Amino acid sequence: MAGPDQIDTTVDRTRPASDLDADACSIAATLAVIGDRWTLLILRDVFRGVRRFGQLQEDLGIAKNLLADRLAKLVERGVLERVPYQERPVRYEYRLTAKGADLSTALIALMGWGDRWYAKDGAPTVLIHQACGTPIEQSVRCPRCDEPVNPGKIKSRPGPGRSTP
Amino acid sequence: MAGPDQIDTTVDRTRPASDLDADACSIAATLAVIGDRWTLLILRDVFRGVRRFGQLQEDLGIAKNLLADRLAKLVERGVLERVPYQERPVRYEYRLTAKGADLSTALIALMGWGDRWYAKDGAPTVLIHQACGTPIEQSVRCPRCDEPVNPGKIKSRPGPGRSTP
DNA sequence: GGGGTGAGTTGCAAAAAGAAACCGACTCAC
DNA sequence: GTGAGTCGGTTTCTTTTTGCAACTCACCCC
Repeated sequence: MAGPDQIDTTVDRTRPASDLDADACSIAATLAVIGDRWTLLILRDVFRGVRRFGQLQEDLGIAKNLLADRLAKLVERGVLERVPYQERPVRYEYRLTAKGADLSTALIALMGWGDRWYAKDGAPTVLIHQACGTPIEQSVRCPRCDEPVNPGKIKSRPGPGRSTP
Repeated sequence: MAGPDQIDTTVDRTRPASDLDADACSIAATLAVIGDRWTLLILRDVFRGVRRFGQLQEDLGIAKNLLADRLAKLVERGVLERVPYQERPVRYEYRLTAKGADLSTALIALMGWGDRWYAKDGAPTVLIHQACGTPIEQSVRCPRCDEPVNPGKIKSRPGPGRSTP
């Protein structure tokens, strides 16, 4: 029986293993793109304005071969784009595409969790609304009821993209 | 200059490399706990109600030694707890602690990104508000202005937990 | 005693990560 | 136009991590 904190998915426990596949699970699909030891840290830096190879390498302490590899994959997958920021000599920087920028939600969520459970003296970094300086909040809401929904009140069900064999 | 999609952090570009450290960055702190190839998939399954060793192993296709190792670490770090679900023979299952359940925000965000960028025929799974059946929405809002804030309007600044040397 | 199940260990080969040296195009100071 | 320096990577080699298969252990049912 699902406890109060579990997302109740009793609806669909008839399906077997293949739920894992990227096709059938958007979490798996996402992790296939950003789910390794370095990629999210690279993206965090790009969000913060660190966009050049050398800066990233120094800031993260990542091996250069791995950084080169990860950046190439992120470009290939449309999360970053490699654009020249000067000619003579040509130098490139890595920018977020719209798809990359759309990961901010996830980064904010991960940061929030770290803040709540590991920042004993308060958050090391606070995200604020540029216009008014107020710390922002992330929430899960029901648009119909117009109220916040906590994890125990969420149910999942198969969506239109699910192939039902 | 930060483009419209970048979170502007020009405030604090004076600091050097060590921002990476888990102490100084809550994203790094979070990734230190859940940032490997399998952990988030394990947690996704636990959220969905898959809680036993054998079920997890079959559903994910993960090697048993890795599953044992990841579960032990998650228990050690207070994300899951191992509770007997029957005596004679004693069998255990893994449940989310409050800390683990609090990761739902992040899982929802990752799922949302996968839905938006990889689910060509629509989301494979839809999360709905249990009470009314409406699909839920996740948003970043400014509590003062009481309006949604998009990534380009977010600024970051050092918080109280930042050690400023 | 024999067979089955759940929840793991152990051992070993293959893949990925990490460190460090190397490379090539270019600039700038002299 | 030569030497030193920078940026953005490759190459090579060593160390960790994975992944797979076989094995164990406690218990249950017959």
